[in-house]
Amino acid sequence: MEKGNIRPEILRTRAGGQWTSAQCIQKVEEMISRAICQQEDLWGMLLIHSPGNVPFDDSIREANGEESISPLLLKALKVKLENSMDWCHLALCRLKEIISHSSSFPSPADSSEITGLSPSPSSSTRLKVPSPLSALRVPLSKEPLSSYPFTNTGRLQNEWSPGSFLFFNEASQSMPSRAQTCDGEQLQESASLIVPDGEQQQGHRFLRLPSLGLDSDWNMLAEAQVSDLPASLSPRGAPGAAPTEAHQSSSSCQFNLPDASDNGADNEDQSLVTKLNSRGLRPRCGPKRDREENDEKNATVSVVFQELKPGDDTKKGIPDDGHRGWKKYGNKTIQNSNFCRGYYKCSMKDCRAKKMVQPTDKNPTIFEVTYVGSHTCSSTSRRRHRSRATSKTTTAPTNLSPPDQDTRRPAPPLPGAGDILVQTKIARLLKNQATCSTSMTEAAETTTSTQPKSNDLGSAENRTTCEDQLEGKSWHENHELSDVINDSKEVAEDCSADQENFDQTENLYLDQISSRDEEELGFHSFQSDSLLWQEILSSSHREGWNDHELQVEI
DNA sequence: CGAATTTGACCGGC
DNA sequence: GCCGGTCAAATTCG
Repeated sequence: MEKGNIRPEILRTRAGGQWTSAQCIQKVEEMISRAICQQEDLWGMLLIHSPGNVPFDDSIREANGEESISPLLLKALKVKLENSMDWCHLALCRLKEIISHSSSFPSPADSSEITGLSPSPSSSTRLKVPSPLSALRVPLSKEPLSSYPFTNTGRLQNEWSPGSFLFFNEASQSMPSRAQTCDGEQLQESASLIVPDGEQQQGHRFLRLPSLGLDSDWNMLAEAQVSDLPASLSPRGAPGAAPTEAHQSSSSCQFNLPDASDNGADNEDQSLVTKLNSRGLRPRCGPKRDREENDEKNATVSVVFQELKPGDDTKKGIPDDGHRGWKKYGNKTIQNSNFCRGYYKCSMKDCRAKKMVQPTDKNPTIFEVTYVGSHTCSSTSRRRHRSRATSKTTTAPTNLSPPDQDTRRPAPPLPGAGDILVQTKIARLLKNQATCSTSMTEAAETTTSTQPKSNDLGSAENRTTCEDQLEGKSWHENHELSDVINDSKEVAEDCSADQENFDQTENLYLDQISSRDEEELGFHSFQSDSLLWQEILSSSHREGWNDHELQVEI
């Protein structure tokens, strides 16, 4: 990472605040910390609802009129939450490392005079605190649940109130590792404690999960134009260059993903960057384009992997995502790809939703489908179409989804303006930096034997207010997971030159994953994890959003 | 014959 | 000059 040429400058965001890069970094830190706190909440809720645990055992739940959550889902949630927490810690670690290596960045503690920013728990004091993972995991297998720092409402008790977790400022203290907190055996024990093997899914219930409540923060960050960041951190353009388009919105922001130029294997990252940066996602000049500019510059990009299924229209040769109105308008051979990319747009009048479909090199029956922009055609017409956009779901654990349940979902209302794209990209940026850093701290290096698997950083915001709220949220969540899928693949490619190993990962997914083999599989289980996440959310339950909280119907 | 698809030129970013 | 996204004429399909 470049050092020394960083000039902290006053930035003006669309939100009206003036930010420096250091303030942005501080905000990211704060937000990740808050995300971790929320994850801890979720962790507690998972434990509380785990079958067989005293005092929150089944009888008490039944007495409270509650039903049990599927043990398998609980197990999967637990594993994924662990991974997500790990990724947040990695992101924090990496962010702190960046700061510590950039003398031009004032430390967060020095930048307390931030206009328009809420006080950060880190702004006045920097405390070394025990890893939440340590606090949570060790008691998981060693102590009764009654000693857990959570109430039975899922809220942390006072000593663990949200915001109490502060990140580490010193690199030497930076990485709370899973290895330090709970070894694999303990985790295995924990898992078996929570989820007895062979238990079947039971009933339906609503589980209210707390929102991360980071909407405004993410929006501010996404809209902030940080001209004094080094290239690897800047959301736009050439190294050290200011954003070239002052009107960039959160969703048209361009990204320099870390190490893209240094890592020849990072084709997918680069590809996504190209997509994001390409003129195709930006309006050409001209009256019509001017008129549409506001819409298009807010277009979001989501990538999903879809499998060509026997029921799909074989004449078209692409997976059916449920929307019948796609009109092909182009076809292009893509460099370093064995297959052409097809360009489709919604045939509905004035609807500018687009998608690009390209078979993956490794498996031509798996298509990378890039959705660009949101449907502006009527929701009524779209509602007739059903989506089953996801990948390789047929190999997922069958007991996650009742065989007679209609798992087809409403047509995807593509992500709208100001959506999660930037949030996801920031998470990716942080994650990739954390993953690819060659100068991770010693503490971080101790985690390499227990690689974190996924990151679900940018989640749980209420963004939709229209009639499609519920299904829309599901779609957003799905697309977020799609990004995680991409992240997983990219990280796997970034961090391993072993192509054979990567192939094994794909094959592994085809056979579905054994989550407890993840530690041996390292980064390659990222993809499997993410796909399992998607599977869980797409086929085993329905989720919706209400009052900034996620409702999961299992 | 109209709709859908294909194809190559064109364009702008890099 | 390369690359990828878009346009629109040409072609194919039903």
